[in-house]
Amino acid sequence: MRQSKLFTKTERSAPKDEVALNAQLLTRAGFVYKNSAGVYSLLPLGWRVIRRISNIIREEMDAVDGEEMLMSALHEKKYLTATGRWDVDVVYKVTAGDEKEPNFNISWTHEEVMSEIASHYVSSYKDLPFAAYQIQTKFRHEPRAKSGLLRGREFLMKDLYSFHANEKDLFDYYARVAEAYKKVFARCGVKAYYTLAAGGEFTVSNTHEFQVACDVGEDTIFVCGTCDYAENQEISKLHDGAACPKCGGVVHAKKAVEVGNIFPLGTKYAKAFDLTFTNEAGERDYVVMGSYGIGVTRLMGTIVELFHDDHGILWPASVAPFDAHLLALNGADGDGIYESLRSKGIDVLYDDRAASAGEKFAEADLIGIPWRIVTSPKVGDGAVEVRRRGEKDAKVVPLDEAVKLIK
RNA sequence: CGGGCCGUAGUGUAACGGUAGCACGAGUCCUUUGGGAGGAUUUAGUCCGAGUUCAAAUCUCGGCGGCCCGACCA
Repeated sequence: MRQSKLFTKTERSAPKDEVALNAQLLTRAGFVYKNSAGVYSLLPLGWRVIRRISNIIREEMDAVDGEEMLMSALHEKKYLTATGRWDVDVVYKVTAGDEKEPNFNISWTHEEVMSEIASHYVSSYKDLPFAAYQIQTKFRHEPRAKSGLLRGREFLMKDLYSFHANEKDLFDYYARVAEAYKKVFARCGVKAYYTLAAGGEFTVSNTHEFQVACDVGEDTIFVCGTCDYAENQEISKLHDGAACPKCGGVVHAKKAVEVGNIFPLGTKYAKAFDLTFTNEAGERDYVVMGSYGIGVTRLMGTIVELFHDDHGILWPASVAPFDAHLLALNGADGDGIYESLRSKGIDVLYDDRAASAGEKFAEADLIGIPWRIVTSPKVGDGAVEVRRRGEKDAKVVPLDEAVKLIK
């Protein structure tokens, strides 16, 4: 993409009303635009990152036999009253026209809708198990939106639902999803601790969260320094310096961001929606469910909190908006290099604007694309200067060699 | 939802109750060209509504909006 065509611009100073680093950097660099407290639009650069993250998630969900779908976002009251979740205080309820009483809500979660859909298609044990997921916007009227993308009122979430004939099958699958989640977060460049936690509104039993150690996180977890075993403070009997219940190592308290969670739902929703099947003995039985979430936009914010320096963002290559940032300095023509890189399958942001070298460098650092490629009269024809974001030294190499470095 | 801070050009910041100013951005022209260039010129603002006052960005009240702490929560 030519930067001269990019409709967003970078800003020199951070917005005065944002304290959270992720919000400051993502706003300055033109990844997001805040429309209201906790409500962000994803601009072209930000949407590219979201797509990269989403595609990693898709690959790993598909690998555990998840079937991607997209559920409705407008839900009739009857769905939530069935489980007593209509009068939860984060629910946005909507009225239309001159209606006095809201009869719909905009989606804050999808267990109910998914359960009803499943009840229409499941009738025999032969229909089980299966799992379906979506990446969709969730709306929750948080009493206090905060920390930029880390706690919004509108956010993107991947939610996966699984349906099983019995608990054993659920927990076998639960373990598979846990492994898939570990891959997702590792591929996105973050270390997520698999953390024992409480279930909240979603389930009665204990669940697991994927927590990324980060000082701006809202949660406190106790993590074993030896084996990485972790528990959320809200249910833990551990304390800083305690012995790990698994391996006897020392646990430490860490602030953390919850980027994912997995819930063994059991039959709670199946009972509310009469989601039953005929088992091998010919008897009616309730379907056993699990649900599994990843906060997609929250993950983007967390990545920025983790990977930045004084100049801007340092995107992990797997989620960066582009593979390389080509800067044409001091009147140099970068068109040929741009086309050449693109023909090699490299996703390039090409700064073809008539701006000063200093401005281009500063913006490139702020945006944080992993590789910077410079062409200029100083570098000369037949070569480019390559620098990895975050590293001090650049080197001048033939274009072919730059391509090899990037790929 | 309790408590605190705050709301001035697109952005960031000034202005004792008394002329709304500066920087960046944006437009035009010239000169520049390896870490957010220089000069000239133009552009654009007091969140909304009441009140006090000769006079309100400034004081008071109400509303709306934002951030932070707490409670709550993916």
